[in-house]
Amino acid sequence: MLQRRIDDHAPPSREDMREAQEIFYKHLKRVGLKHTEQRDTILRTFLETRDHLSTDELFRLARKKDAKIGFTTVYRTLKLLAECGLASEVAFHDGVARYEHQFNRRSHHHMVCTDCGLSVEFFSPEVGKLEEEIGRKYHFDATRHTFQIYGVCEDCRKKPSRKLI
Amino acid sequence: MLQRRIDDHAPPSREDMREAQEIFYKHLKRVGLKHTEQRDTILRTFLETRDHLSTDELFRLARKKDAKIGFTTVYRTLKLLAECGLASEVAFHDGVARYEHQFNRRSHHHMVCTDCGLSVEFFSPEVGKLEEEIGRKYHFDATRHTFQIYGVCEDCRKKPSRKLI
DNA sequence: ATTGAAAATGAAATTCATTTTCAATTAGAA
DNA sequence: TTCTAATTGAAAATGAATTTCATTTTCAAT
Ligand SMILES: [Mn+2]
Ligand SMILES: [Mn+2]
Ligand SMILES: [Zn+2]
Ligand SMILES: [Zn+2]
Repeated sequence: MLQRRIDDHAPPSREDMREAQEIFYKHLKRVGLKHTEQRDTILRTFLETRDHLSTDELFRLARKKDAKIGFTTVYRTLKLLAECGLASEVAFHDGVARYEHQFNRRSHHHMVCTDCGLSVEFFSPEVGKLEEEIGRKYHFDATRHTFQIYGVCEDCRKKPSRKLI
Repeated sequence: MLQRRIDDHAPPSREDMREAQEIFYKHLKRVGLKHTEQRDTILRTFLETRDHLSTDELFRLARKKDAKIGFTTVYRTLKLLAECGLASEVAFHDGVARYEHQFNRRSHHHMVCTDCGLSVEFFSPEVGKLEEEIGRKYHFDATRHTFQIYGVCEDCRKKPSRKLI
């Protein structure tokens, strides 16, 4: 899925990779699961991109590193990564669940073009404050929120046709 | 789906109902569709509740008024109602698409309990301003946004178990 | 190094909300 | 009333998400 980045970053350093792996292994140990080559490959593949990937997209990328990795393993590993905070689901409402890695990343939100699917990341600390404030007001223990803006990007406004979302 | 209302309202008056129907009929005529008894029943059923209904939930309610109404017709009618602004989809991320009616209602957002599914409505004009502001900044023609807060409600914090979402 | 129990894997099957198909029925303009 | 295009709803299809299960692998205890 197309993306335009606001805070472009280099790919993760070897040190970053090791640190993220450690978080993952700690989590696996904590819940009584085992360390495997596949889980390693999937985590590495996931960290290498800042894209918002569907399970199938990550599966295809991981398969380039290990041709016999299975879709099911990618699916299950994404759940594990979400459990330990290395991944989070991001719903663009395009019919598939997407994930992005959360290792050393600032919290951000997305604006999505309903025509071409382009997503733009933006920062808006006010939204986090609203979560806290409204949770308090209605006596919720607020743990997370979703905020997305939908519209038509500059390029698509110039084109004639329309599709998607 | 359970809901706690902030701005409780009486059921729609006969006059409200007529006004909403007129909006619907105008839309049908505009796109070359016909006025049917089923569509009428579905609209009335939909307006009578302020709940956030899945297609299946609305189908079950509508069937009480007309036992031989079909699921497919409810499904299609919801799309039509969304087209003319009388309904909007609200994604609680519980695995089904939900709709709420937008006739004579203030724009609002939702806080959802991830344990029991309770949803609380709240008003936050700041969020609408953010949409406008960020759209402008990144040259999007922003048309809508989604904002939800997830957490655990007061009642569920007291209970021991956990489930859902 | 060997063993064995528990976990992991991945292909295949299943689930389930959503969407499409299609033959019979109905609306409504002329 | 007639005719055409739209509607209906049961059934089938779709497709992402999830589960099943036979086989393989991990890893802690010998
Ligand atoms: Mn992002
Ligand atoms: Mn609402
Ligand atoms: Zn675009
Ligand atoms: Zn609750």
